[in-house]
Amino acid sequence: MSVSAPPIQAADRAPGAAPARDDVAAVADTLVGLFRSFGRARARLLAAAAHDVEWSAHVVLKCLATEGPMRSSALAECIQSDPSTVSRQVAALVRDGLLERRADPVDGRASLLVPTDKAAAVLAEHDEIRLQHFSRMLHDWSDRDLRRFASLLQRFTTDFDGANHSWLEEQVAAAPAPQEETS
Amino acid sequence: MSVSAPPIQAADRAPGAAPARDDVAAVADTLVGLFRSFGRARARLLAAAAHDVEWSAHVVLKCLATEGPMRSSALAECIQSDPSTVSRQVAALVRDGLLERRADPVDGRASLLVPTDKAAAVLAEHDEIRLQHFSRMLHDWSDRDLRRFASLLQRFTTDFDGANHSWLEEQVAAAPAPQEETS
DNA sequence: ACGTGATAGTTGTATATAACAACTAATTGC
DNA sequence: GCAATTAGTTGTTATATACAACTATCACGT
Repeated sequence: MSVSAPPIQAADRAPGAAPARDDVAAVADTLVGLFRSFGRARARLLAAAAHDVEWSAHVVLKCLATEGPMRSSALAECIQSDPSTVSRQVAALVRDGLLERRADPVDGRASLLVPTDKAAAVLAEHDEIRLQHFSRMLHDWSDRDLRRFASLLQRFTTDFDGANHSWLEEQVAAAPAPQEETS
Repeated sequence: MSVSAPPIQAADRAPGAAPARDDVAAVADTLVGLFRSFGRARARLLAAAAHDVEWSAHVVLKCLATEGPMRSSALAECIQSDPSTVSRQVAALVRDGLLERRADPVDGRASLLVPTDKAAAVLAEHDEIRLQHFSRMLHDWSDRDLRRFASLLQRFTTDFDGANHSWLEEQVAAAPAPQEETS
């Protein structure tokens, strides 16, 4: 095992200086804790007030609202989920009148998913509720800290996603091409 | 519905000034995105290298390692999970030789849960892997930004937990005492 | 214009996680 | 020592998700 500290350096760090290992660890630890809290709070954050739309549905609707109508496969990619998962979520949302399937005129297999007005209303309500929760949570933050945090968090999220993508690609690359019979 | 902005103000904000609603929204949105990414990465972050110990097991072991041996009920409270859930997790960990049940001398019903050496090793490995992931992710952050982010994230997590606790208490308080028959 | 192969989406099945409720066993109080 | 309490476990259920098998449609080449 024995893994030594990686030899990477930020631009403003003297070569050889400690790469702030403690801070990295702090971020990692804190994030794990936050993740768990968030998981527990997740349902409450939404379900409490708008119990007819679940968390995962929110993600779907948000994506469609932001990116506009798209087909199921595109949606799956957008929310980085399996087509089968998305299919079921969409089915539920259609059943509940939050999504409409509109046949794609140029492809009989596909259909475009269009949020209904009800969906927009539900989303708006969710967003408002969430904003209130967060406002309360952050009420004693200074504007400066809050802005800083928002920006750093955004940056971190980007890096996090990026790292995950690279990781996935490495895995794919490392997978030694599932050899079939060469006969 | 129509919810107006809450009348809360931070100390350094002029009364009446906008409470940085955009920044709050940015934090909320980003965090939701990060949460989803984290969820997807979670398994990979651990399972890739140490596939014999799952995420939830990690949480259990971490708690016991940090707080010392405790009984199942205390553990459940520590990781804010249901006793039944914990019971199963513990059973699995005992089966896999990561935990030992040590009979509580003063209470035959309870047993103290003690991590084994193997558990410590696994935890250390996890931590190291995670640290490496995060180091790679954050390799081009300046020390200053990283430190700032670590500290803001910690503060945020604290506030987040706090808000959740208050919320829970409110709910309990609001629950109108499940009236039994007064006969 | 028809058949073969690719593609869009659905459904079947399986896993991880976790909660509520019902139960068992051991303890404490009287 | 029996009743009420408490510690923990097991039964059942629900969400979220993925892989694999399947169906329906399209697109291309002859």
